[in-house]
Amino acid sequence: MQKEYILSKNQKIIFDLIDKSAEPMKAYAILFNVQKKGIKAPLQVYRALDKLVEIGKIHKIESRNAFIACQNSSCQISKATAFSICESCEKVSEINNSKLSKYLSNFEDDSGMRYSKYNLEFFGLCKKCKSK
Amino acid sequence: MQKEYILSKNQKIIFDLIDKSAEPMKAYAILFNVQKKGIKAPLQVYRALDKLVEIGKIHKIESRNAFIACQNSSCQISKATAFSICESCEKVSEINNSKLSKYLSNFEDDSGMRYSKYNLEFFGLCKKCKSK
DNA sequence: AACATTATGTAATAATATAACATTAACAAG
DNA sequence: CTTGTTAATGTTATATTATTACATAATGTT
Repeated sequence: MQKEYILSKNQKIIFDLIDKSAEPMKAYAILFNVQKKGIKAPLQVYRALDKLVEIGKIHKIESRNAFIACQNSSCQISKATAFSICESCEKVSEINNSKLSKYLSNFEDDSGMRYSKYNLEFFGLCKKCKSK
Repeated sequence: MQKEYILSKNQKIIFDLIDKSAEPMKAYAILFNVQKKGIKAPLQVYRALDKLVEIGKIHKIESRNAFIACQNSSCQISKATAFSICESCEKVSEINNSKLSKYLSNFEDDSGMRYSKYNLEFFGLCKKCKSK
């Protein structure tokens, strides 16, 4: 389970926005949305995003420079993330598959090295887009 | 095996530079390096990078916005990439592990969906940095 | 030769992210 | 209950990464 963490004012505003969004949100889209709440500068957004990523409330989709709320209550604090990304409609879902996460968390490379963290992004066409 | 592909002038200049580099290179570092060869504008670099990524000669390390030459002669044209990244010295290596690539290429999510492409980035400390 | 495709050149600008500095809030230790 | 510490905020400026738009040249195909 995620450790409870009390969000600060800006962190809460920004998390709530991302959490309500159906799609991943980009930093400047977030900025635009929260300006009416008094968050005026990019840095305020990026600082909140950094913290939210750090505590595992959100994840960054690296290939898209966008952020989504964690959908996975047992997420290992952003240390082990996997996403499916539709290359047509850009829908992103967090993959919550214990076999996959076990496999990757225990993965050793050919030199025997283990890793403390990973991020995996799968690409393809979602059901909707495939049937079009 | 990678399909042979004749690189254009700019593509070749930029590929050679990346290929010789020990570390992943960022676009503007590349630009700086190739200015003496007549490549003056960011777009010239990005166009070459796009093409090189498309044909699998280089890969983008998404979490670092940087590019490395493909180390894997049997790489499936950039459709299936895995990297290890040292969070201390930023050394990046391409992981060439057939069990891993088989596992991920055949992965089905819980809805049964298959993916045509993936990118995986592992993070940790490399041997050198661990022993420090 | 005509056409299509790919690559190039150039300028401007958009989008993403951080540095530097000052201030305030939250919280633990004595 | 105040001192010291850490985390969060506010603000300005700037650095970094990437694309749009438009014009031209090179290459490959029929």
